[in-house]
Amino acid sequence: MKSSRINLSRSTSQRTDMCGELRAADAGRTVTVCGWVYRRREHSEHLAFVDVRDHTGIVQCVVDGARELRGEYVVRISGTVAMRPAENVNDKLATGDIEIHDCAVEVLSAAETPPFTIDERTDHVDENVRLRYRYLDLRRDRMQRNLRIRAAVNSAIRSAMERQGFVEVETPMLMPSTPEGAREFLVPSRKEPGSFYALPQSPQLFKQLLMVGGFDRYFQIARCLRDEDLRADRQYEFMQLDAEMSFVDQDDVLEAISEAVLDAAQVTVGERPDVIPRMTWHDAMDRFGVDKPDLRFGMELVELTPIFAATSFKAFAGAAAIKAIRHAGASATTSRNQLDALTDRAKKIGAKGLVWMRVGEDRVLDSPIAKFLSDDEKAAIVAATEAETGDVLYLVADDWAMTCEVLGTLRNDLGRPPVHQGPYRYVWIVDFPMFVGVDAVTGTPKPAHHPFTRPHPDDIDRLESDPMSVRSRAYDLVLNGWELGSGSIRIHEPELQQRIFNLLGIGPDEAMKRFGFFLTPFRYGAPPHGGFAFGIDRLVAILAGEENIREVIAFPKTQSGSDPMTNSPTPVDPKQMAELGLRTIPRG
RNA sequence: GGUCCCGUAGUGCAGUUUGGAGUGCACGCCGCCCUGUCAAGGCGGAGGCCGCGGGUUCAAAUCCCGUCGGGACCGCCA
Repeated sequence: MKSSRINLSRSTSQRTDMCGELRAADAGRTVTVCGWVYRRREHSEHLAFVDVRDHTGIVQCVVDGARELRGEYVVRISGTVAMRPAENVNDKLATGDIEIHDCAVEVLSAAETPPFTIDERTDHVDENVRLRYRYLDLRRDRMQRNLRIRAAVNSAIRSAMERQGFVEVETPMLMPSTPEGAREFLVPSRKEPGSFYALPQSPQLFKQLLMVGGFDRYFQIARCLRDEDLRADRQYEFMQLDAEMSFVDQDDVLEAISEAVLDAAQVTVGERPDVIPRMTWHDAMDRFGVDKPDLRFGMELVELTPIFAATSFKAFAGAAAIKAIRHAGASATTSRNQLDALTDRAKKIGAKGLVWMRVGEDRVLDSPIAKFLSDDEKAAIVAATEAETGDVLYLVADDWAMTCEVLGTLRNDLGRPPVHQGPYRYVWIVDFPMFVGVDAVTGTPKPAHHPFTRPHPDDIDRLESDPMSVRSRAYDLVLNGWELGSGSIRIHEPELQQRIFNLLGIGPDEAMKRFGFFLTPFRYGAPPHGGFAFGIDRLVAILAGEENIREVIAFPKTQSGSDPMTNSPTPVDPKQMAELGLRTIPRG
């Protein structure tokens, strides 16, 4: 991240040097620096130290009288670089060997007292205040650093994609509304009152049409918008690396995207694994209970089902899946109240119950249900979970999906470090199921990804006979338990596409009505293709060591979708509304 | 749509459990002193609708109800 010395043009600025770049080698030079007054240390009428800051750092200026200077004044200071006396060298400062003497100070801009100091060491500021004065917050080290990391990530991604032969194409921000998926932001049409554009949730449709259009390898660092509730990892608008490739299989896509992600990691955190490992969706669920496993810690789900094949304990008898997680050494620190709370949490998710077991001396299991289990069963639990004295075990017996989900949630609750803490553990999750659950109204299967996702070639024959067992060519990229993004190999044959639509209860006529502008092009020769999109904000946040993407976005929205600085959203002039043929109705 | 946490000086907090005068801390700010500091130091000072509205009470920052703002999460995000 260390930038090389910046070239300053004398023709556009009188500035000769950046504050943070002056060194002992510059001693004796007459220099002019520009920046903000960071701190003043006034010793008398005739001696004051003024630290001047620009984005490269700070430099100490020795000034004869600084009474008229205040914090955050913008100044231009000319003087002579001088070595500091040995006893006054400041090791904490990159420029600490030198200072500027004989300073001529010019105030370029006065400043009101800022609501918080720019020095992050002294002021911890509420985020709402930071956002209201974001332009001041941006002066601080954290945002300077994070936005520069972000720029480095964008640059690395763009280079990696171009190096691999991808062509950058911009797709429209104004597009037709497609009611599937996330809620859209709508833009009213002035020329056709009552009609609306939608802002893109993703360039999905257009990028596939670029494949039909023969572009072969497309990418875009694309702004996407979704009108869904905000979170630490979700904003209304966010940036994605969006890519699509023709005449490729899944391996090609995964490798191309891995290049971009790992290059970005290399230039920011200097850590670049050779390859991102893969895990099937089924393995992820079976071992970690989630489809975005955090591989930084163990606590894997342990299979116990066979142990209870002939159990007399009614709650376990006949359960399709019995699994456990082991919370090592937690017995002494886990209160009965906490155990009860975890049981409530399990029930909230949908489990019938949660069984906890404290592992006592000689690995004797202490549990409300211990008396219902045989000695063999108890011994088998200890052996399978590798339980040690002082551990707590949590067991769930339910159908496979519920057992996995509950224990996966508890595993994250109990063991997961904050997302931004290293190491960086990437994993591709592959072989997602084609469908997940059935629509409550129509009874048809619901697509797990989107309806243009290609079924797994080995499963395609079972589409009609056993759709819920069909895997897809969909894949996710996961880093430290955060979903960075997802993609798939697409369906390029109209016939196969209609087979999928039929399963979803969408007949040919309805398909044309809803997706016509997208389906028609595929009749004119669509290449086999697939692609991916991943969230740059999330990647940057993790690489920058942040747990909230607002910290890597220059001007983010709050959780309620507002901007404390600009006060958006705002009502608009009634004339504007009338021109668009709009009027508001009171909320009932 | 839901659950939980927070809101007190410019900023960050304590005070709220158990009601008793806006009670306090740190930083910042203003003034004075100070010729080697570097998150300078010393002395002095200013600064408060305790988010807002209602209620209970002799009395509310404190208890109750509502509301607004911020945050975490669930739902949602094909």
